[in-house]
Amino acid sequence: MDITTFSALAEPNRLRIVELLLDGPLPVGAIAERLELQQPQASKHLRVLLDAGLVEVQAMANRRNYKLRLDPFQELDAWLKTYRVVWDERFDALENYLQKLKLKEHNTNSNSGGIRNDIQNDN
Amino acid sequence: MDITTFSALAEPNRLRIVELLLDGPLPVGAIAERLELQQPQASKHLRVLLDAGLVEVQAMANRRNYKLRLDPFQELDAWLKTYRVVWDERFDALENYLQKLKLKEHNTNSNSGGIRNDIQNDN
DNA sequence: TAACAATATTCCTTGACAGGAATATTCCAT
DNA sequence: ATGGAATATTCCTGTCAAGGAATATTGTTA
Repeated sequence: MDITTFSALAEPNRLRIVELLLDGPLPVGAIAERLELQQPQASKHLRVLLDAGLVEVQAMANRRNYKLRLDPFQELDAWLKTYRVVWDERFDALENYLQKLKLKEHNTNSNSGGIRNDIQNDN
Repeated sequence: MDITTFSALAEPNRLRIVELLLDGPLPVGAIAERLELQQPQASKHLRVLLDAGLVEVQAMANRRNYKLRLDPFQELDAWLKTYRVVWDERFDALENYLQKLKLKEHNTNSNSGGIRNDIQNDN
C-alpha cells in the first residue's frame, strides 16, 4: 500500500477537494471558490494530489481541469480487501472462543472476560 | 470520513504496525522487536493508533496487548464504496464517449483524443 | 505587443510531529 | 517493601508541511 495516498488524504482541505471532484472534473478557480480557499492554496493542494497520483490534470485554454484518478482508490480497495478476509476469520474465532468461555464460566470463574491469553513471546 | 484514520496510517511505521497486527494481537515488546523500533517509539505510535481508534488495548499482567479494531476500516470501506459507484457511472460515460468518437473518427479528424471538452464554468 | 485572466511558484513564518535519550509508571515475584 | 520487567511519558531537537502574501508563468484577446 502506497503511503502517499494516506498522507495526501490526511489533510482536510485535500480530502474536501477529492470529495468535490467526485461530482466531476473542475478547474482550479471553481475548486477554490466552492471550498473557500485562496487560489494559491488550492493550487498547492492540487499539486500534492497530483504528485500522489490521486488526480490528473488536463489543460483547457487558460483553465487547468483537475479530475479524479481511479488507481489509488482501487489500490486502497484491494488493500482493504485483505483486511476483510482476516476479520471474517477472526470474528469466527472470537465467536468460538466466547462460546467456549460461556460454557466454562458456569464452572470456574478464572480469566473472566479475557480474550486470547495464549499470547506467546518469542524473544 | 474521519481524517484521523488517514493521518494515522500516513506514517510508515504505523502502517507497518497495523499490517503486523493483521496476524493477531501483540504486546508492545513484540511489535518493537519485529519492526526494529525502540520501545518508546513503538508505544508512541501505538498511542496515536489508539487515539485514532485503529487499535484497542487489553491489559494482561505486565503486558499490554494491542489488537486491530474493525470500525475505522469498515468506515473506510464504506467511503470507498461511494466512489466505486461514481466510477462505474463515469466509466460507462467514458466508454460511450469513446465509442461515439471512434465512429466519428472515420469521417472528420477534429478533436482527436479529447475527453470531456464540454466543461462548463458557473462562476 | 499590451493588458488581462487563470494558475503556479516562491519566500516566510509558524505549528505539528517523529526520533533519541532519559525517566516515570505499573505490575509481578520474592 | 524491594527489585525487576514491560510499558508509558517527558523533554529536546530537527524536519516538514500548511497558510499568507507577493510574484512569476502561461495562455487569451484586443
